[in-house]
Amino acid sequence: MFKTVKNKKICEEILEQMKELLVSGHLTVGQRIPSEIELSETLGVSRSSLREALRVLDVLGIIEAKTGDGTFIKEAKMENIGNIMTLVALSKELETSDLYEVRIILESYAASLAAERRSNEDLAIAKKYLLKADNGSTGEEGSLLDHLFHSSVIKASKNNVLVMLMDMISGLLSEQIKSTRTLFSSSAELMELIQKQHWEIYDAIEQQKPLEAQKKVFDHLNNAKIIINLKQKS
Amino acid sequence: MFKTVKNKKICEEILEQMKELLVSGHLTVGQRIPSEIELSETLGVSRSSLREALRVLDVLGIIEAKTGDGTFIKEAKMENIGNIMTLVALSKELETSDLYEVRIILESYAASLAAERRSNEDLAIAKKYLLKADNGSTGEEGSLLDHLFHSSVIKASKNNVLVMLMDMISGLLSEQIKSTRTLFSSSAELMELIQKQHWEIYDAIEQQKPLEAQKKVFDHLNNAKIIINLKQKS
DNA sequence: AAGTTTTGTTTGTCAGACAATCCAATAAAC
DNA sequence: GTTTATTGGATTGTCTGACAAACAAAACTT
Repeated sequence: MFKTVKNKKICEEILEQMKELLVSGHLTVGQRIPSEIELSETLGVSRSSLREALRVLDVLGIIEAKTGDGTFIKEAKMENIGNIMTLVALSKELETSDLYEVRIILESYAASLAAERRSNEDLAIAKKYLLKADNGSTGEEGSLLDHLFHSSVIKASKNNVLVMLMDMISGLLSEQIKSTRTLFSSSAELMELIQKQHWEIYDAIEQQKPLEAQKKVFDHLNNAKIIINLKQKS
Repeated sequence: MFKTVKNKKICEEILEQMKELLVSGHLTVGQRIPSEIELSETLGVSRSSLREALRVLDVLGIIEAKTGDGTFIKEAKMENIGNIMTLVALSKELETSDLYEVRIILESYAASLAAERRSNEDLAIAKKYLLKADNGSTGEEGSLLDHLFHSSVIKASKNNVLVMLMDMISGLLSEQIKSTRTLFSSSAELMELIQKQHWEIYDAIEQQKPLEAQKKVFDHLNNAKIIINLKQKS
């Protein structure tokens, strides 16, 4: 019946104004915004309050402040967004199993898209990592190559939302993924199996077979999941 | 060969520390953090710098600052984050088509999980919205019921990661979804079709048929996508 | 004309101050 | 004894002023 009285902080009001200016197109990428002193006088607020608002936009990657030069509207990059999302996701209690479930579904779908949309360049990048891994890779290097291969597949999907979400989920699962990798690296057979599966995924994408690529990734990740569960129980 | 020297701002270093504390579980929801003065002395930074970091967490909904009381860890709600994410998405790197693509895959997968895991309570909630919509609903009310039904299906999946991601994506797509709904509401035939599809989805979940539920949602959302494209071209 | 220095501007950080607000302990009233 | 008022301390919100660091452009030197 009664609405809660909004006790908005100054910084939040500034953010709303900035948002409107961005939506309306009055602020475009690359443009320089007035100096902090000038803006604070225009808005009728202190420099501190204005800076708190600007800092938010800075962390979100919407603006870039250059010392001694000025502040400019920037194009937000995926990495930044993924970082922020990770931060937000941390304050929620997310089950690792739920995360892995979503990872499997998104990554296998990314593979199917990759099979449709991959460029020759995408293939070359993915192949490079696989060849390196073929020449024997252990420990951290192997773990890195594994991650790079999976990333290259996702990027080949050409869907930036997928890239962002997978960045985020990988970040949240990083500990689990690392321990998985070290678990695997203890067994030469498992390592060979993984590498074989990677090549099968690559082939499916190279030959532009979406459904096959999707299934290969799905099975690949599910394998890992099953093995983890087995090891944990034992 | 050489890496760019990172000239990290104090505020960003504080944010990283907070992130680690959240990851490690030293900070839990509801907990109170030290006062600004105390924290600034502990960290060896000025109160201003600390406040800039805290303000970022505040806007992201990770903490809540209460004047005269203190600052507390809060569970970030995705609804609020949607606001922030739209700000970020304004840089247009997130294509609407990419978002919709991911929405379809996640929501249809959520339906398959819902078919496996739904409780009777989940069913009752979903059914309630459908019955209301049956009794004729127009304009905003219909739009709301539509959203509520889709939400109830996702919640029935019992995967909080899915719930979170779909909240976020819905927030980013909110404008598009609204316009879609108003488009549809102009045609009684389309409205009936949508409602029929909703019931089919419900039945599949009620009868615990994962694959069917998944396909129904997939087709349902793809239908909407196709119709949007047609209307836009005409 | 080219290179160097200077100067002014802008962001980054700090310190201090005061108002607004809340919690709790204390005092007062019943 | 219980309830209500008052008070005081603590905390966040905001403002002001100051200085350092870094950059760009103007002024200067060669």
